[in-house]
Amino acid sequence: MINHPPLPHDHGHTPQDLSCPPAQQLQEAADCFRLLGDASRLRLFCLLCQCEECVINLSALMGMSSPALSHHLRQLKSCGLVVSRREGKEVYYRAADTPQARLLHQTALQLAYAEDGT
Amino acid sequence: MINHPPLPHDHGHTPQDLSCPPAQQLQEAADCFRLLGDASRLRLFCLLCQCEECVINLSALMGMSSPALSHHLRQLKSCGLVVSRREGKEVYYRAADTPQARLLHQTALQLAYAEDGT
DNA sequence: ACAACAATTAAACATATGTTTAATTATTTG
DNA sequence: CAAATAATTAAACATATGTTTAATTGTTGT
Repeated sequence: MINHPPLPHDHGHTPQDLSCPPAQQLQEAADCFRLLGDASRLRLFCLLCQCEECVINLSALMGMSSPALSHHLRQLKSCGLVVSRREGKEVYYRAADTPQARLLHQTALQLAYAEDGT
Repeated sequence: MINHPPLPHDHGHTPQDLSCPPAQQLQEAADCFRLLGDASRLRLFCLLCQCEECVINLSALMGMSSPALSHHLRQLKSCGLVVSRREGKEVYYRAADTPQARLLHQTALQLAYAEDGT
């Protein structure tokens, strides 16, 4: 709980304690949201939640160049949303098997399909 | 379900049908994520999920100028995540009472506090 | 009508971001 | 070892974004 300083105006309907995640955790949550805030990357993430694929096939599926895709994959990986493994010449990517990844995937689907998610 | 064209490589472990929300709905979901992809805006949204406040008080709570705040509020409003009402000289903002807003708030808290959200 | 306060808008600016093109690294195969 | 394929990295570019400052609009009270 965060106890905020006195406010310029007192309208009598603001709780003295407003809970808010600490700055660092808030930033990490924001980083996850930001990654999925690009339609291409969100679609990529959704694909990677359903299959494991090499970069060339992902390029074809996404209609996007390999370098562009590599860039997005690295970002998703840096936040722990996807993982990769090399097999011969190819590197396979898939969504990470973590609570965060599952949560964000479900949230994305619920947002897109407008199902009630409460 | 989306039936994708043949891929450059056949590794034998990719489903022929990969479901993905239609472009427009995907874009709307991405827009919501993008809005919460900024730490300041995410914190603002969390505050507005707990109280209704005027811009000056939100400025004080956020440690941010009124114009900067107005800018963020307009974006959150344009996506339907917050609503406003004027009362005299002041305009009060609060989180929208919609499934999307509730879903995103819960997701943000779960991400930040690292609770298992599956 | 005028002054004071609240909020928004507009312009300007620096920074961040997504994509392209070209170059580089890694791995397999002839 | 050289050629071919897969992936990444680097440089360059245009565009988008967050914030500041200054100007404008809206509302209340004298």
